[in-house]
Amino acid sequence: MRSGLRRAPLLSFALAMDAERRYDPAEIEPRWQRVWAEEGTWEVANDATDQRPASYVLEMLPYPSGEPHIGHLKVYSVGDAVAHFHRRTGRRVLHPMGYDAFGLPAENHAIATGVHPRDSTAAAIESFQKQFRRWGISIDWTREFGTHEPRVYRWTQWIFLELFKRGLAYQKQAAVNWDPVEETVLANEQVKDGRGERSGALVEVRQLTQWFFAITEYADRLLDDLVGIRWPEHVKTMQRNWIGRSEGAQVTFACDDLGTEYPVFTTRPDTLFGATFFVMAPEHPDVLRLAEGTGREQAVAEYVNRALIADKQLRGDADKPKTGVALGRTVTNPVNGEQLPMYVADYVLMEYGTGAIMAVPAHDERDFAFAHAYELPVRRVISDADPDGELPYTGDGPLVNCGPEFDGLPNREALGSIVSWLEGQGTGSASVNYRLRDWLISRQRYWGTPIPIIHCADCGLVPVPDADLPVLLPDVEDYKPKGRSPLAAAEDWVNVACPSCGAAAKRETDTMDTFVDSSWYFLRYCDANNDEAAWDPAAVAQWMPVDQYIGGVEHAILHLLYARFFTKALSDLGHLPAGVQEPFAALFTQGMILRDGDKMSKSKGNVVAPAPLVQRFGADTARCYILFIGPPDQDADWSDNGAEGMHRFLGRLWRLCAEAADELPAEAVPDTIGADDERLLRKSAWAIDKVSSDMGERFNFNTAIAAVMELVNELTPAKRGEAAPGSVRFALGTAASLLSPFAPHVSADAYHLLTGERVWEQPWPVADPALLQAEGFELVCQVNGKVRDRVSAPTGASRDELLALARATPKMRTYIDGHDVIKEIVVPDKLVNIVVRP
RNA sequence: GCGGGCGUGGUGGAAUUGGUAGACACGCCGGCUUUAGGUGCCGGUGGCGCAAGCCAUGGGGGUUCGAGUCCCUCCGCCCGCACCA
Repeated sequence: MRSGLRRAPLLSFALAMDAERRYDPAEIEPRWQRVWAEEGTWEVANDATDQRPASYVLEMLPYPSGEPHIGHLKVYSVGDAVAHFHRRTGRRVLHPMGYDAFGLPAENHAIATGVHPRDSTAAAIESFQKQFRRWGISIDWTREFGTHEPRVYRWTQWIFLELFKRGLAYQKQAAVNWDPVEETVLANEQVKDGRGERSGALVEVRQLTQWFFAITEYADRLLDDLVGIRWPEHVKTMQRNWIGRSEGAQVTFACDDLGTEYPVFTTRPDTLFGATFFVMAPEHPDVLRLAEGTGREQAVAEYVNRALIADKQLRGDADKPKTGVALGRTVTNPVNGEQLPMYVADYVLMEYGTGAIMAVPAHDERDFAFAHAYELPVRRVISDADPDGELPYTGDGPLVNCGPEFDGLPNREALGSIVSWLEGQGTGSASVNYRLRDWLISRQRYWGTPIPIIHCADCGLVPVPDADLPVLLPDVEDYKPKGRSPLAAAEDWVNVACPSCGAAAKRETDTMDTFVDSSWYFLRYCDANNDEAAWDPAAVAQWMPVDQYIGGVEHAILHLLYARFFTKALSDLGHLPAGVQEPFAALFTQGMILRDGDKMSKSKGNVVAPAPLVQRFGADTARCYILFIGPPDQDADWSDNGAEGMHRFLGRLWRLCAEAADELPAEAVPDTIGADDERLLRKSAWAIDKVSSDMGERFNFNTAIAAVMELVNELTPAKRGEAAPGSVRFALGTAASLLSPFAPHVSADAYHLLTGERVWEQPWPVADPALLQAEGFELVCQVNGKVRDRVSAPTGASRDELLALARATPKMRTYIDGHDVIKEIVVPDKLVNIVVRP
C-alpha cells in the first residue's frame, strides 16, 4: 500500500500510459525471431579450432503429415531448453532439424486422392517449418533436409550398397510377415500382437524373397554396449529382451530310419536324460518326409495344413491347449541311446532355434502339458527338496536318473559337464541363441528409397554403380500396391542394361523401409550439405555421438535399435571414427500429453492443436506450460486453465521488468545492503542453484520453472519492501535469465529492457555461495517424532545449543516436563527430536 | 506368466541422501483497485474440530527416535515381452 500511495499523480499517469504496454507476445515473439533469423544466431560451423566443448542436442525427426501436434511441441520444447542451456553453459551446440519424409501415410493419401506424395509431403513440411519458426525453436536451419530428397536418399542408397558389398545386406527367401491391408511385408519389429503396427490388420505368413540387413551379426555388441550409454533403464531392458540372448547347447538327435540328423537348441542340457519325446514345428521342412511310409502321412499333412493357416496370434497363446500328432518315427537321445517318439506340434516355432526341440516334460511346463495330453512318459531327472514333489519342476537340485557319471551332481554344475561330454562324442556343443532376427527392409510400396540393385540373368544381383546414384524414384500413374511394388509398373524405369555385362536386366522394384532413412539421418546433420560424400568423417568426429537425444518411448526398439546397428556397421566399414560405436550417448524419453486421461486422437475429437494455442497465448506460454505441467518423462493431462495461468505468470514477469526499466534507476546492487536486499539476493541465488541443478542433473523443468515463479513472487512492488533498485533489477534480470531456455522470447525482451543486453549471449548465472548459505533456519522441535514447535536458530549451532533452544519453548515444555527423556536426536541445521517415556 | 513403472488435496504436481507432507500452479472463496468487461493486486484454501488437538501420501503389517521415501504383503492402474525350448 505505502508505495502505491506515495506515488505522485504524475507517476500514476505514466502507469496508465504503461497499461497500453502490456505483455504482448504477438509483438515480442516475431521481433526476436527476426533478429535470430537475420543474424543466424543458432547456426554453428564445423570449426575444429573452436575450443568450446561440442554438444549435439537432437530431438527425433518428425514425420511430416498435416500439422504438428502437441507431442511435437513438447519434444521440441524439451530439446530447445537443453540446447539453450548447453549454449549458455559454454558449449557450442549443434541443434538441427529435418523430416522423415518417406512413408505410408503420404502414399495412402496419394492412392485416395491422386496427389503425388511429393506434393503432400512438401505441403506438410512447409507447415511444420512454419510452426517450428513460430515456436522460436533454436534450430540451425542451414542443415535442414528431408529424407525424401534425392540429394539425401542418394546416400541412403550408398549405405545400402556398402552393406551389400560386405554381405550385411542380402536377399533370401524366408517366411515373412505380410500385411494384407498395406500390401507389403513388415519387419518383425513392426508387428505387434500379430497385427501390422500401422494398419492393425492380422499379418499373414508368406514365403517370399526379400532384402534383409544382417542385424543379428551385431546382437552381442548391441547387447554389450548398452551398459555404456545413459539411457532410461526400461528402454535398455526392452532392447535386451528384444535381442533375447540365451545361452545353452546345440544337441544333435539322429533319426536312424532316414539317416537324418536334427539339431535342437536347449538352455537346459542338464535335463537331457529326462527327454522322453521330440517335437518339430509344423513349418519344419522335413516333417512330411518323416511321416512318409509310416501310415501317418494324412494325419500329419492335415495337422500341418491346419497349423499353417491358423491365426498366428491364436497359435501363440500359451494358454491354448497343446495339440500335435505323432510322426511315426523316433530319434536317438545322444546321452543314453533311447529312442524318442517324434511329434509335430504347433507349440514349437520354426523361427526360434532350429524348429525342433527335445521335450523334457518333468522340467518344462509346455512339454509337461503336451505329455499330459498325449499320455507320454514323464521322467524326473532333477531332485526337488521334496523328492516326490509336484512336476513339472523348473528349479535347481541334484541330478537323478542320469547314470552313475552324473547322478548327484548339482544340475547347474552338471550342465557344463554334459555339454563337454557331448562335445567329446561329437553330438553337441555350447551354443547361444537370439530372439532377434535379421531386419527385413524390403517394402512393396512406392514412397520410399529405391533399392539400388539391378537383377541380371547372367550376373545376378548387380549394384548400381556409384556414378549412377541416386536411383531416382520414377513417377507412376497408380500408387496402389497389387502384391508387388507400384514401381514395377514403370517399365521404362525397370528395364535397364546390366552395368556389368550390358545385357537386358531389370531394376529391383522394392523400396526400403523408412526406418533405414532414420537410421543415419543424425550423421548427415553433421555435414548436411556435402555433395561429395554422405559425410566427412572429420565432421562426424566433431559432433558424434549425439550428447542428448530426445523422443518418444514408442521408438524404444525399432528406431533406436536400428540406428545403433547402423552406427556399428558403418564404423566397422571405416566410414565413422572408430570411437563412434553408439549414436546416442544419452537418451531422454518424454511422456505423452493426454486429454482427460486419454490419448489425443482425431477420432475422439479431443485434440489440442498447438497452432491455435500459440496464436492465443504466444509460443513462450505454450512451451512453458507444456514443461510446467509435470515431469517431462511422464504422461501429463492437458488443461486449458493451466496455460492461462502460465500466460499470467509470463505477463507478470515481463511487466515487472518493463516497469523496473522505466521507473528504477539503472544502479548496481549497492555495497551495503539491507534486510530486503539480502532477502531478494538470497532468493535469486537459491533460484539460480535450483534451476541449474534441475536443468543439469535431471530434466525437472517443472520444478525449475516453479523456482523462477517463487523468485518473481518475491519481486512484486508490495513485497520488495525497502530493497534498493539495483537489487530489484538484479533479481528481475536473474529471473528473466533463468527462464530463457523455456521462454526465449519474453526472456530476451525483458532482459533487454532491463539491461540493454542479449540474454542468449550471457553466460549462465552462477550463484554466490555466500548467499546460498543461510545464516539462520527454523529449527523443527519434535517430541517422539511429532512436530510440536518451531523456533529460529542460527546456522551451524552446536548440538547442545539446539537442544537447549528446543527444550526451552513453552510448548515443548508441556510435552517434556514430568516425563523421562530417553533419547535426544539432533539433526544439525534441521531438527531436534526428544524421545520421552509416555 | 515374466520384466518395468506408477498410486500424495477438488486438479496437475512438489518433497536429491529416511528428518517440517502438500513447493509451484490450476480451481475455488473473500477483499481491494480499476474498468464497459476480461485484466491487475492482497489474503485464504488437505480433512475433522469452537479450540487445544486429532487424522491424513491405495489397504494391511514391519524396521526406526522419526517412513510418502526402506522391507513384507495385498489391491488397483499403465507399459513392454510372452508356447523363445
